Amino acid sequence: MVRDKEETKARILAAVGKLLAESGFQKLGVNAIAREAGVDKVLIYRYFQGLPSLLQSFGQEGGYWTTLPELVGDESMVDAETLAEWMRYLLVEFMGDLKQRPVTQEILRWELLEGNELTQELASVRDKIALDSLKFLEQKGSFPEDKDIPAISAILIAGVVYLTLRTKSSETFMGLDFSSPAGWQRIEAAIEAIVRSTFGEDET
Amino acid sequence: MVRDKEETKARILAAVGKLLAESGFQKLGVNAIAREAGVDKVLIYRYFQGLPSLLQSFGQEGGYWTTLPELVGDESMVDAETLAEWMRYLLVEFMGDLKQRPVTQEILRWELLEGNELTQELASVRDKIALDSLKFLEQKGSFPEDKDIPAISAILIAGVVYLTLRTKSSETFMGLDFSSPAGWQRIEAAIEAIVRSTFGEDET
DNA sequence: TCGTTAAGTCACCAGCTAGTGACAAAATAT
DNA sequence: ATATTTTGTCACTAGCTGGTGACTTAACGA
Repeated sequence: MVRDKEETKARILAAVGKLLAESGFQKLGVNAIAREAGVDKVLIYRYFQGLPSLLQSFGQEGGYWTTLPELVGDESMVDAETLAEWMRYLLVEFMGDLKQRPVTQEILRWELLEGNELTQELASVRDKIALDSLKFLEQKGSFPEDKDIPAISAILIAGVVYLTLRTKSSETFMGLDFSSPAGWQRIEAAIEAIVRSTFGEDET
Repeated sequence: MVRDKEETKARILAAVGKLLAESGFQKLGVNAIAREAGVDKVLIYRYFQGLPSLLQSFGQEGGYWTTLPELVGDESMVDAETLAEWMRYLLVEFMGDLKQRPVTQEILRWELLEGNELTQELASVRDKIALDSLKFLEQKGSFPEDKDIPAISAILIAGVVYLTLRTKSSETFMGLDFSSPAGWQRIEAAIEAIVRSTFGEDET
């Protein structure tokens, strides 16, 4: 038996991530984590002082929210010039990114049910990134004064998040079918239509 | 001790509704329901054959989704003529209605985590109502061919639902503050702006 | 080589859950 | 009035949960 505190801690944290991605936070208990990590649960208390602190450590690992630079990548490679084009691009990229992040999805589901210190902390990190994106957009094409861009963005992002979270448990919403790419393409097209007409097609 | 089977059943169903509204479906167990109803839990098994069947009975009571006529009321009293005006009206009314329906909110949260037979059944009822609303809208002002109205509606409704569900556990989203009516008014204004520009302000 | 510290194991506790069998008592039919 | 069915009460089981104290054993420094 090799004894290595740091590796054990890493295995525990990895077990949290795996359980979270697989079965959500509902089945996330001390016993289940210890079982998954192949570790005695007493070590969770010794190394992390219980579940809340463990989750906080897990949260501090970060990487659950995609930052703006990660989402954009090489800016010169993006085919977008106007505010509307950039907005469409960011929304569609955000949606595609979120679909591939089961842990992030679970955190968002979590936020919807409980207001932990953990979820609130994670939410504030996410909010900062969102506000960064708004600043980035404003720099790309200054906001029209008669439109409340943050509020409009909030609705669109909220819609994207909700549709994404839904697809785990249900394949349809309002008659749309999300089991095939066709459904998602309709959503992408709708996003484009909304953004285009709301922010005009003229100003570069 | 008065013995009345029907009243006991009614008390059990009422307890389900109360617990659901207060603390969500997570704490919805046989023991808790029996305790809340002031009834022995064995009666739940006798009268409803366990929790799943009980919840199905609860679901069949209905009234969790506001139908289109309920939402519109007296049509001639509504100050809306164009497609955009009707759409704005329905979205805003839907949002206000949902905010006042804790049980409906819990069912929507439920859908997001588990795909029960119950939640799927309730979801299909809801979808029918949503499609009715789309038909109603189409009759009010026929849909432009170049826009995918169902998809656009889906995003907007999803956004409204998500923002509403969030406010139970968190007061802010993307820098917006939902603890006061001001935040919600910004959302309403944003809905109006989106709908207006997406469906034009001209055609009556 | 020996003693101390740290890592890991095991057995247990209290409290909760879903579910059941046996019984008491009220309502109802005979 | 008596027998039967139904409604409600009680006590219990098995299995899970979070949490802790006592123990063994490996690692490491003197």
